[in-house]
Amino acid sequence: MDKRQLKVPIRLLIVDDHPVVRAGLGSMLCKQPGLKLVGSAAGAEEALALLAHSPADVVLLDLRMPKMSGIEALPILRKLASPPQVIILSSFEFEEEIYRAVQAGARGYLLKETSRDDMVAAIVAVHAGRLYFPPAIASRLSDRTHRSSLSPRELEILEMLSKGLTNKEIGRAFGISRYTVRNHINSINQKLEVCDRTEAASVAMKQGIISLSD
Amino acid sequence: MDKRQLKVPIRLLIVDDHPVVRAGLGSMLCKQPGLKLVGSAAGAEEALALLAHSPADVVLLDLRMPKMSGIEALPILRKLASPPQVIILSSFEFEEEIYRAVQAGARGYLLKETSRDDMVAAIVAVHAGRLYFPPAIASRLSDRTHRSSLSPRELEILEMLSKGLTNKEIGRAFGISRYTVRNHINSINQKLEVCDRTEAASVAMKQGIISLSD
DNA sequence: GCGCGCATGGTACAAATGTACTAGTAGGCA
DNA sequence: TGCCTACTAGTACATTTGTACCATGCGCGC
Repeated sequence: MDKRQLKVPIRLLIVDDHPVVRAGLGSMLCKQPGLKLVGSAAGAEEALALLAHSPADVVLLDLRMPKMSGIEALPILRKLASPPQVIILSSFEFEEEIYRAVQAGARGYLLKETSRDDMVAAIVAVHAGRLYFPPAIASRLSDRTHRSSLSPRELEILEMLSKGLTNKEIGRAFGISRYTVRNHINSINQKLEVCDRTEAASVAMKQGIISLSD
Repeated sequence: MDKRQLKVPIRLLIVDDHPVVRAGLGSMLCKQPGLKLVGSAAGAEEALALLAHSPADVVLLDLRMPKMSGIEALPILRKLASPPQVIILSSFEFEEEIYRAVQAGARGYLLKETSRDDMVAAIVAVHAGRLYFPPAIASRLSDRTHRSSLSPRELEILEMLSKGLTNKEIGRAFGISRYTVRNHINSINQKLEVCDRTEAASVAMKQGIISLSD
């Protein structure tokens, strides 16, 4: 096993829009025995172009990137002829993002504060077909499952509500009655286990259900 | 001027809790002519210890660190015998954080997606006594000044409100009347230019007035 | 078919929120 | 001294929100 890895190093591709992170990961990983950096890309499009002529076994993929996000890129990567294993790379941990990434087929999740040894461990684990999630993340994911997720309608309404719209205004925006809006909000509050719309908005932002930018 | 810089390189210290970022900045900057990396630290305490025996001209300081944050470390750095110029390093831009950092005496602000050339430019500018802020940040700061900031009481109340507490409950928590709480919330809404408590909570989180963690 | 979740619309009522005022105290500043 | 802001407390009233119900229709899975 060890000998195989020395002979055939794991081919790595780094995808992150921050030059600092690319340089950092590059210098941390390129000298590691058993690993071979085949390239680094600043965006998903560039990554796909690179993969076309120099395939990789494991892709370290930033979630938050301009243009195409990591979440959008994931399904495309997995449809390639020889799909690489994907490890998500993120500096912050919004529950919702992690959840979506796992749903989309990510095999591991690394925070940017991870040490080199843990990174190497994650890469090796994922390449071997195992999953790799830090304990903190893993426990959050299991927390999450017991709380039923919001329906599409509820999500729309949650977003409007966080912008300060009243039930009546939200109803008008969607062409439904304010009574219906109120019913939806009640069910949102129950699902999120909060006691009013204000707390619902803030919990939603903390968990990344509502985007912070906009 | 250029000759001086070649003779006496700018001494740099990097302070960031993420190994990736330290490695990245180190490899991006250590080979630059005119710059000399005197060390890198994972936390504010370590940085102070390092500075004691190897002084730096410019410190690249991460804002978000465990234990002592960049904001807390800034005033200490500025009280040193030969205070270094401080450039804040941050991956995300919460208005409130930037504002506090500037108040605390930061001379520049770099996002982690900055290119090497811009980083070098920032370091040189700050070492020469100038300020360096990316245009996006600078415009946000000036936006902010026209909006009067919240009073301590208003901040406390904003925080409680975002947790779903009612005016009555908030009043009980602070030992004041629910009428007073309502008055404070009205003035919060006016200052933040929002129309109700729910929107107030969400813009407060977006701007970093309320912390996301907790 | 039956149950279930989702979306819809409704009534009735209690509680909370927001608006428009007034008004006192305390501290900072010109 | 006078002015301003923060903090306090109140009244009166309209609006909004939340709770506790009920009911319909649709689609999906068993």
